[in-house]
Amino acid sequence: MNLPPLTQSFVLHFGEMGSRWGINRTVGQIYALLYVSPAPLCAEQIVDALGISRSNVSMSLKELQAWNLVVLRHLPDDRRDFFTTPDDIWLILRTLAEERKKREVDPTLSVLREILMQTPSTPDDTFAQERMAQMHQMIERLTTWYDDVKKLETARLAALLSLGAKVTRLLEAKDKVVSLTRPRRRAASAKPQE
Amino acid sequence: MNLPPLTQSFVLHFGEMGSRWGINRTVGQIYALLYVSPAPLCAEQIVDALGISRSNVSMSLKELQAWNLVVLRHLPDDRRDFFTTPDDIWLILRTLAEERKKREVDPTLSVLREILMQTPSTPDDTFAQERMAQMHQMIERLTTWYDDVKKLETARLAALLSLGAKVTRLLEAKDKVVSLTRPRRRAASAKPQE
DNA sequence: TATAGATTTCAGTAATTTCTGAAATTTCCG
DNA sequence: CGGAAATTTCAGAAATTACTGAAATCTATA
Repeated sequence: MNLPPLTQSFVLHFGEMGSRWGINRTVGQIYALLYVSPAPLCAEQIVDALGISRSNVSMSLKELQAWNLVVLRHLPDDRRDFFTTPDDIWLILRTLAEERKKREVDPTLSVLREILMQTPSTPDDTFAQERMAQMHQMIERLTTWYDDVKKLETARLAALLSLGAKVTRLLEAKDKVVSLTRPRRRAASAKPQE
Repeated sequence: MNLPPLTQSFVLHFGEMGSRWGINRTVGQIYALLYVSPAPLCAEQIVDALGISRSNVSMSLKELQAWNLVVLRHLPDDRRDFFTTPDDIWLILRTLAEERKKREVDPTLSVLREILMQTPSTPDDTFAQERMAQMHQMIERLTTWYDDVKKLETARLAALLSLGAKVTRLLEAKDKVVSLTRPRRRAASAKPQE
């Protein structure tokens, strides 16, 4: 591996983290390399930079394409494939979220749906099905929220992020407005009095 | 493996998903089993239910404890260890988020911080460092938001979730109020002119 | 402190995943 | 078409990870 020092640290780190992120070392390293490279790279350049086999690069690039984490580029009068990552880091985040959801959440959601349609045949399965229903409900809530949020343009998303928990203040404010507009019995929460 | 049908499907699914979730098959199966069991289980019961070795159960329970995903219980006049998952699914979600952040995000954040403190020695490293700064900034934003949100009580968190993208309406409303209260020059975005 | 039950450790084996080199395929151009 | 460059495929080797059985350790109590 022959890379400038900071780049090398970054690439090696991504390689090490790869397994925790559900990709392997090579895929992690290639992604890191493409992410910090000032220009798109072709397979042979990746081979030289990382010191791995050509076939490994080919397979790993396929993997990265399956994740939509990499974009294919062509230079004029050159029929080799060149690869980069998107410039926009927010787009990268969105892609990552989408792909991880697809791989890590959706299959479970669909298994849960299937199981919940069946009729339990033992008391233990009845209890189990109830627990699965709780899990299913939470995942549905999360994915609905996610589907909702991912529609936002980046600027709004960033605004939402930097707002953080302060949103609750808005929520409280809204609660007040609602309770002023349509007064009802006292809320069960906060102060028992007033 | 000898389990009622719905429980078995669930357990097998968690086993299969295990590798995608960064745990192994056994750990996934044990977690699933504990999650849907009406009462805490001891190691021997897990051995019987899943048909795996006692030592594997021991190691996998250790792993689950390291993830804080499992709680240890004791029955009166019985010195065996019994295990369950927390009842509260929201608590489970929080734990999962916390542990994944710890394992999958924090190490990268700290590596990025280290690299960003160094001085690049080549033009390519200069570019790379800029890219890393972008990544660092985004991760910081995300974790700040996360730290903020995780403080909320579950009820508020749920409210926030079900609000989804509708929060933007509140944001827009707030924008208006601000611009009315403290009028300034027009935003630089929209029209290039004026 | 002796002992029986419960749990953990760990070296070796099994299973799985990753990586390579060689061969096959595709693509473009003369 | 023929062939050179680029890419992909894939069987087997290498590396890693998961699992087991046996031995060691821990723990409560008699």
